[in-house]
Amino acid sequence: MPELPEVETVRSLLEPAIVGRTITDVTLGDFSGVLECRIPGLDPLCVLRNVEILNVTRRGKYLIAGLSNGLFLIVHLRMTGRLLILPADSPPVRFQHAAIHLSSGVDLRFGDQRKFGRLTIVAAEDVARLTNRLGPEPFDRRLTASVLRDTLQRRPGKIKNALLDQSLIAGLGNIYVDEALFRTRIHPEQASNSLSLDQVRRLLQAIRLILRLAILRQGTTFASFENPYGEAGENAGFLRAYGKSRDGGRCPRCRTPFQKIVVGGRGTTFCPRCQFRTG
DNA sequence: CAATCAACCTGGGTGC
DNA sequence: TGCACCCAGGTTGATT
Repeated sequence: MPELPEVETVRSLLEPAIVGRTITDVTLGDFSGVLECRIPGLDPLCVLRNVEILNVTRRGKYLIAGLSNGLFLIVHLRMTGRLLILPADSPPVRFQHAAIHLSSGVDLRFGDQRKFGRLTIVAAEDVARLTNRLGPEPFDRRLTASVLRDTLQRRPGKIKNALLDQSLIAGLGNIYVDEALFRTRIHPEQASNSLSLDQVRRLLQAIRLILRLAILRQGTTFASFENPYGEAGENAGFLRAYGKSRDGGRCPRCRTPFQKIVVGGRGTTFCPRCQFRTG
């Protein structure tokens, strides 16, 4: 489940391999709908051919490649999408839907078991629209604890749902939200508008620490994530709450068995003793 | 306007 | 061993 650290891992490894290269051609598999073009009347294959990749940035869980024709290629991995760097003559990867052939003789391959991920060609104003729709990056210095608290104050509902809402803060998914709430001992169902400034301060610190460490460890490989060179991330072994409710997993702080509930339609693991509602 | 939920998918796991 | 289910979750869009 690629969240911010996994997408950033992909971005940083992709950057040296594809920036400055020219797309010579694109080959699609059976699921050709994986590549879409938001600009009416333009064929996505023609748009990409003979175009240079100028840069690769990340916004939330989106990868954004700037192209020399003024357009952008936005990639979202959703749950099981993978981007791989391979020699052009290597066989298709599992669940491969697209192969982007580069002038350097390597391919950028996109595979996705569940066909949720997309490669989308958009104009600059669509990138701006996307960026405006998303909340601030967790590492944005302008995102102070008091700014985040104001955001959470205006929002009724549960804190876990607020943290998963990409329009409030961008890049968090189920894994890192459960981890951050566990670390700060906040109950996932606590009303988001009832958090104290001190709680929000600690929550924001925890989010940043957890994300930074996960990036250093090249992401969390829980089920299927791998980086563009097919390597798993190292962060799964450091998770303290997410996924631990199986097999009678216990809280590493107090040994109470973890509890599993559903919040906002997502499986949620928390310690019923350490994590409590306040206010 | 905001919260909720189905839909999109399919491999892997569970229960019978 | 086989089969029928159910679950995982990021985002969109319909509904309440």
